[in-house]
Amino acid sequence: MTVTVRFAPSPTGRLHVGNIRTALLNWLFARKSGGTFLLRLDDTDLQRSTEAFADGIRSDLDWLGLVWAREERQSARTDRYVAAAEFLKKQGRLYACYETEDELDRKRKRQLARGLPPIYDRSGLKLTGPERAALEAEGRTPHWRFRLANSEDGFAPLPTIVSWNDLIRGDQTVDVGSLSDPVVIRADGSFLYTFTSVVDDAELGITHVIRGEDHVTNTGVQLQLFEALGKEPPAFGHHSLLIGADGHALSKRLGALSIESMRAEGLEPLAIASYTALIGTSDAIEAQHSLDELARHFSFDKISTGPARFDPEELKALNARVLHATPFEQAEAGLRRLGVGGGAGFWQAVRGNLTVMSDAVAWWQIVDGEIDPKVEDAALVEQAAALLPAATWDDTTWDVWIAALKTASGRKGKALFHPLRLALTGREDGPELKALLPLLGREKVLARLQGRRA
RNA sequence: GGUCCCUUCGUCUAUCGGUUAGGACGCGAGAUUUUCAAUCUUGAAAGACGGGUUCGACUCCCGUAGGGACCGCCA
Repeated sequence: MTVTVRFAPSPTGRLHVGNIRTALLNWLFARKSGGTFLLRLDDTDLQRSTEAFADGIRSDLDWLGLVWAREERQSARTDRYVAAAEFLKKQGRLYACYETEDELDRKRKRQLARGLPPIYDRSGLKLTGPERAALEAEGRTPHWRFRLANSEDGFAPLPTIVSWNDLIRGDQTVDVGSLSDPVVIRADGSFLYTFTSVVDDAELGITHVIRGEDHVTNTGVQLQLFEALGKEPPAFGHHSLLIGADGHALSKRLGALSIESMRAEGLEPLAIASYTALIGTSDAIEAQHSLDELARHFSFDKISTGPARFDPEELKALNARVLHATPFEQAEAGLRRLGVGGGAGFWQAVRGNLTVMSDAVAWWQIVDGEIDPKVEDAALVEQAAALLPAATWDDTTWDVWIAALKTASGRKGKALFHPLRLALTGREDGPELKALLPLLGREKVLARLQGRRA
């Protein structure tokens, strides 16, 4: 059996860290097992789905390097859903209901107020032919529910356990006796996710459904749908959801955590992928060289069942470590986009001091552009200027020069280097001066030591 | 009101009844016989609480507390 997985976002917004974790887990599993990763746009909610969001999702996945073998869209598969629905109607598993959304809402509130679970009372199922005709004569169009197999008389629900062996959480059970029959067809004739997802998973040959734990109850219902449809269900794996650095739910502020905004912040795709794939697992959160390397580490039993904490600060730290280990060939394109030159020598010198790639711009400005030197110790820099070697510069120049300056000034350690760093770079921190010196060149160094803008 | 899941260093986690409770990030220290950073080495740091089962519990059971999720004509 070839592994086939799908990532099924609905194009009602851009991708965020939570989404991307699901996408990644699917992609990594497919990659590791030599399987296929599909992108399925779940756009059954026509009110909220847009083409712009679909484009955004593709662009986010693409940027992260999560290539998909094929794209499917639910809006293009309506005939399949109609056929499956007809089949279920013939089996007597779908029944028409005539309540309005308002009526259902009031019903739920009433149940809750009385301390009862907000479960649909199956009024639609109890309707007689004449009653239905009367309702339709009133101008009502029905929506359709899937009758859960959870009772003996067909009406009163009994505790009914549906179970499966979850890829991530082990044995799982859902009591479908305490659930409402799900609406699968809206009054306007469009289909709902619970249903379309099952039809698609069956027909597209999905072997493993990896999704967030917000779907575990759905899985109980959907397992019954697979059965009613006469289809073999895929294996299911539900990962925990992300919580914020403060330990509370993330869902309220996902906007700030969109891939789009993280990209704008200058974070590396590999850092985002490594972080979201590694938090909540027993693997160390460390810089990965590629998605393939991440895939080699992938294993369902490393994923923990408790909620994982997403800390933007930790992501940033990982981003820095990813950069520190990035070879020039991989950084080159990004540097060019930022207008940073200097080649491999420059990259080698500064990469250890970057948190995000764009930090290189400031260093390039210091090396290539003009800065105002900061004179902390006039006497020392004057001496340094006087002792500056004349001839051609190479990587021994620094040692020769500093040895001479050390002897002449009697300075060492911080008293020696701090004033030099300030004069040469205008900053208190930065890469090794020895590496920076040849990049600066004699002229610039001399000018800055003399306190001139250069 | 109901159902499900989770709780070990600050953080992510290992441990599948007997361990000096291990690793990673972060933090501290040292080294790089010359600053900050990077890098390397090293150190400190943990079983939510209360019961029970057991010769023995982080591990199993019950309860409490805290956290997460679901109960939609959203996905």
